[in-house]
Amino acid sequence: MTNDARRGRREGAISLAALRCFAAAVEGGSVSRAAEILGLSQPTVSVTLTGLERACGTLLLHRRPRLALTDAGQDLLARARLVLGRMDELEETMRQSRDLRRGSIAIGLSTPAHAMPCIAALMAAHPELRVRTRLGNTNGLLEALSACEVEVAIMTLTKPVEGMSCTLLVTQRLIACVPASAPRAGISLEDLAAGPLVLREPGSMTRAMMEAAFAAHGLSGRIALEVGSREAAREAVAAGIGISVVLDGEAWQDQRLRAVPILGEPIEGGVYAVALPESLDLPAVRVFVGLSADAANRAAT
Amino acid sequence: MTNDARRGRREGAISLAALRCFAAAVEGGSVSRAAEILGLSQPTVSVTLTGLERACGTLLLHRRPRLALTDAGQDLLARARLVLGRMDELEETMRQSRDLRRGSIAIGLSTPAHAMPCIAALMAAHPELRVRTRLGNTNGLLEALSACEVEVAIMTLTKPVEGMSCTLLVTQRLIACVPASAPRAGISLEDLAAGPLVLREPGSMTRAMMEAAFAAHGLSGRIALEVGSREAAREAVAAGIGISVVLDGEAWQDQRLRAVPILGEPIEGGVYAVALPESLDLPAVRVFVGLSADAANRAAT
DNA sequence: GCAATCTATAGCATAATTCTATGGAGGTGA
DNA sequence: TCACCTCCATAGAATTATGCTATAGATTGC
Repeated sequence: MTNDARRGRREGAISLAALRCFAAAVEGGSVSRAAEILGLSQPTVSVTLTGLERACGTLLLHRRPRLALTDAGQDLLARARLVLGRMDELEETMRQSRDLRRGSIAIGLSTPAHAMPCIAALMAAHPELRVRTRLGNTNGLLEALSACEVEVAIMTLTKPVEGMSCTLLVTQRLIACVPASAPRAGISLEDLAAGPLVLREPGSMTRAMMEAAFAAHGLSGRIALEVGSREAAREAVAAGIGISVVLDGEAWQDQRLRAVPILGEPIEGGVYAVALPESLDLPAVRVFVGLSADAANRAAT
Repeated sequence: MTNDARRGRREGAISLAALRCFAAAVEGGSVSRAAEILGLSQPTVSVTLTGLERACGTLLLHRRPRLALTDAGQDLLARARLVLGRMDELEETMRQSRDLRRGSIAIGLSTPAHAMPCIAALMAAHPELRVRTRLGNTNGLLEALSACEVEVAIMTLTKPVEGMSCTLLVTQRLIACVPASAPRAGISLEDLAAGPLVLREPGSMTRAMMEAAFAAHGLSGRIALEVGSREAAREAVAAGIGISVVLDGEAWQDQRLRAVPILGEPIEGGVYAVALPESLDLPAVRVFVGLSADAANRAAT
């Protein structure tokens, strides 16, 4: 497009400011009063009204003997009030969204035990915010984040993910989970590798952490049973199928099981609040991450 | 108000342009497409959307992996479409007003015989325009114009009125109106002054013209009967009460009456289209005055 | 008639808008 | 894999819009 074509565009598009001046002039009964109402100077309103009349191609207000609507002005007034009313509603809606008095947030979680206190804090602080959750393993949640299916996720990571905003909440170590009948106080990496092992599917962070630990020590852990959820792993251990591993904070309150430390160098991972960087511009996400960090700190002390 | 207070006003009022960009971006599925739709450059739309998000205090559109509405964006879209829809209606209404496809005009008239062809021309050219008329004498119509009770008036004047837009349509002379039985071919001013005269009320232009003519010749016309309308004058003359005067173009088609010239220097007045100067900014008035001049010219040839 | 009030114009400063040019990120085909 | 294409974001510059102060003309009221 050339500069000339730009200059030649129709002059006098009707602006919201002009409609506000017009409505205020009618309401106040004079241009001066309208300026007062709007917090503008009288000449500003005067010029704006003149411009509005030129844009409309017709006189809208008789100034003499007193302010009086013309026929077109009457038409315009009704419609201007509709536009301005809708606009006010729109701005109020956005204000509510910003203050989390409306709207919703989708939260992904791989470790409900860590995530739920955060979610509880969010819901307590903003009762009118609708919260949806989605359970998944770390890899699945990262995909859901990329696809914008969830706005933020509480998940386990060994280190922050490139291209994502990752806020560390707590650091946790892996522990072994054995049947309550097994009389041991600790278990070595070699014993774990010897199995029988009950582990989660690929994509799970506990699985990845175990395999990395085995590889670092030249071991190759053979997996007796691969399960798709923590619940299945728990039942498998309770049934005596093998030994499983979980994060410290995820230890089950189950009479049939016992948590025992893994001997040697601790296998550590972090629980993170993860989001797309741009998603931090969502007030709900920003607030949720903040509250999550608070909740983690409170739990740590 | 100080300059600082002005500078400090809340930044980021939501503009119509921003809403248009937003709606177009959603509709087009990309920022570039939105720019195309709106006839703007891509960066313009990009920064406008960023500004809208800052004004709303929240992210509205996920840009990756493809354009997707956030929760607040969904809310905003529905309301933005309402605002823009109302705005479109408003602009269409103003367009119709400008083109006289809607609206109304109030026309005053003191001489229906001259005004009706003008009104007929207006109604033929703009069938959707509602026309209201109001009959009155010259003085009454001038007051109605000042009070904005009529937008324009067709009336008789001896000369243009100060502070009013006066467009001369035709020049007419006064003629006498006598019973058909009276066998005269003309009548002198002295004979008229001798009466018996039937004249209109003060405020009527024919009355003022007659009195001015009498005064100019040192005569004092005695009024036998004062009437409030042309119809009353006609019946009075037919009943033999006296002689009346009318403008040339107002001569009655009545078997009982005869129009005869007034001898001597002609007593002339003009038929004018009169309006407040500002009322010429009303398309209906401007068009009506133009059509009236045309109609007068056509009648003259 | 004169003061008071209201509207309109002129001139100027600041803010907003919009462009072109350019950089960087994500996906596609040889 | 690398080049290429598309898309979005940023930077800088020019133009337009907005809003103010100061002031003049008009109208109303005592």
